[in-house]
Amino acid sequence: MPELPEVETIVRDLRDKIAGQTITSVDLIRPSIWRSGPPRKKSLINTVINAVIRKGKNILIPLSNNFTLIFHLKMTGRLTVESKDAPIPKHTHLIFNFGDRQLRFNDVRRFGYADLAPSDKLAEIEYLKKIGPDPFELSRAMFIDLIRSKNRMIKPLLMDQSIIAGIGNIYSDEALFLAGIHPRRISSRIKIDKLEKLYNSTLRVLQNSIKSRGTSVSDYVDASGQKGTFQNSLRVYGREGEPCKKCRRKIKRETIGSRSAHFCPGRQRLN
DNA sequence: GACAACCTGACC
DNA sequence: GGTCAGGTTGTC
Repeated sequence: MPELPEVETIVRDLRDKIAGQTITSVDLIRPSIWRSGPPRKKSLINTVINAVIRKGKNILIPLSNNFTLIFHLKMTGRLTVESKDAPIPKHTHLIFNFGDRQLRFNDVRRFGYADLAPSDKLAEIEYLKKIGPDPFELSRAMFIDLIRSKNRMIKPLLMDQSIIAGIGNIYSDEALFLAGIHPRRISSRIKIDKLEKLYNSTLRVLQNSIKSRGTSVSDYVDASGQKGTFQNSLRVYGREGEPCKKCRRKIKRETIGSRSAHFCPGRQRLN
């Protein structure tokens, strides 16, 4: 489900809603959702939410007891804050109570996970260690160097979380469209001026999506359970067969790196 | 690189 | 019945 803009929206929501609050009790409904096994309730109850941080698509929540809660939502995970009286939907795996409100972790497909680790040991966690920098943390020159130094198809490269974090299937398609780059182009052979465009379009599409509170194509909702609106601004993702908004040619969909890639055959050429 | 695996549900 | 899905990981 969520890529950088959706995770960022949820993180900002959670800062508003639960930062500074104390966990009063927890329901470990589905223990197997914990990546490293379920923690003792003792290590969660009566701790204060110190902060809510995004690292790539991971959500980190440092607690006052020097442990950090970690979430990855994968495709269909949701983190919402609701009244304890609101009906509990199917596939809710985890509930943290804060008095009369609760943080709920829900995930139909169960690809997502929760984890708990000592805050001073986060640097040793393999799946966090290999997360690269956010696009926002990269200068234009760093971004271009990073891409030209690899010899890979540009779309899968953009989605590689160890190179640049946060970009997934939707925003790689959208950024490549805006830059006029075919998703199969080999990164090292793309002209500098195209990569400058790609840098700008990547930042722009992510920022615009954050302003729209993310893209809801099926499951994604923010921490209040509301859909985003950036699906209304997509230029290519999910628009196979529809006319390109710039040249009216039909948007194509092809499988690239085992993911479906959407692009305009007129504006994004291989040669 | 391609593909299967992890799961459920929507859609054809 | 088969295909597809905002992700990641591990196997050829």
